[in-house]
Amino acid sequence: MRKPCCDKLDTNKGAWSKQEDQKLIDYIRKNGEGCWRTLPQAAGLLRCGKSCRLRWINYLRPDLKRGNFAEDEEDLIIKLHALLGNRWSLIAGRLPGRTDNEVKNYWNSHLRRKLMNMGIDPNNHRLNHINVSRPQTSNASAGAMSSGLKTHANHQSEKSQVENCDQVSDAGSCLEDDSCGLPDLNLDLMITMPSLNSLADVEEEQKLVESNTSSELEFTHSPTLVLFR
DNA sequence: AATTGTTCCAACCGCACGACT
DNA sequence: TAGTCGTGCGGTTGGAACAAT
Repeated sequence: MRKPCCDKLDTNKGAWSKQEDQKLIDYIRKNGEGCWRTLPQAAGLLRCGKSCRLRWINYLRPDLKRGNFAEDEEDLIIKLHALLGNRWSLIAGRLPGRTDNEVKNYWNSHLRRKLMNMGIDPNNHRLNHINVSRPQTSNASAGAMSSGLKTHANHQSEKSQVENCDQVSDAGSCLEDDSCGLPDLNLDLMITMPSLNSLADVEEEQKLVESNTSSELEFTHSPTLVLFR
């Protein structure tokens, strides 16, 4: 049994105050990142090391880009999600100034719904025949879809809906049949030379791609993934 | 103006993994 | 080899903000 990362009795929780932020910023400016476990005490913060790390990485780092996601960022997230799945840190690594938490939140609150409204299963990026055969008649249907799907109580129903989609999806055949009407996803793949965070990332992605050619991600049958070839 | 419902996001939690002893 | 530590990751939640009634 591991010890907790810090003595939870003596730590603050919840939102960070400006004073706390400033202490953290000042400390890291002086001493750099690292050794998160001892940082709180050294910086005079009543916070757990993990909490400090999260705060710094997600909100205080000077190189962060705040604000809305651009359209090309959205496209890239969708494409990378199709390739990598919920590997938010890898996806965020391709989006300069964005964090995994930010990308994850944006996916869950915007992009998932956007894909569903387009008739695409956000879990496997395949066309959902139910929605396609009942083309989005209006914003009303889209609205109906979006409303109520996101509450915590409704997470389960959303999940089961997606699972149902799996059973009827046959995106591969759809690809070959233009009559299915692929939604305009603007999926021209233009992944530029990655702003690589590390060599390890590259190696890992190469491994992924190599292994995917044979099994899990079916390049030849996925309407989205086929665009990566 | 008050109440209720919904959305969004900051933060927490538990787990996994690599490094080290 | 097993245990511990430090860190990173992804899933989940709490609550503030906003919208609808």
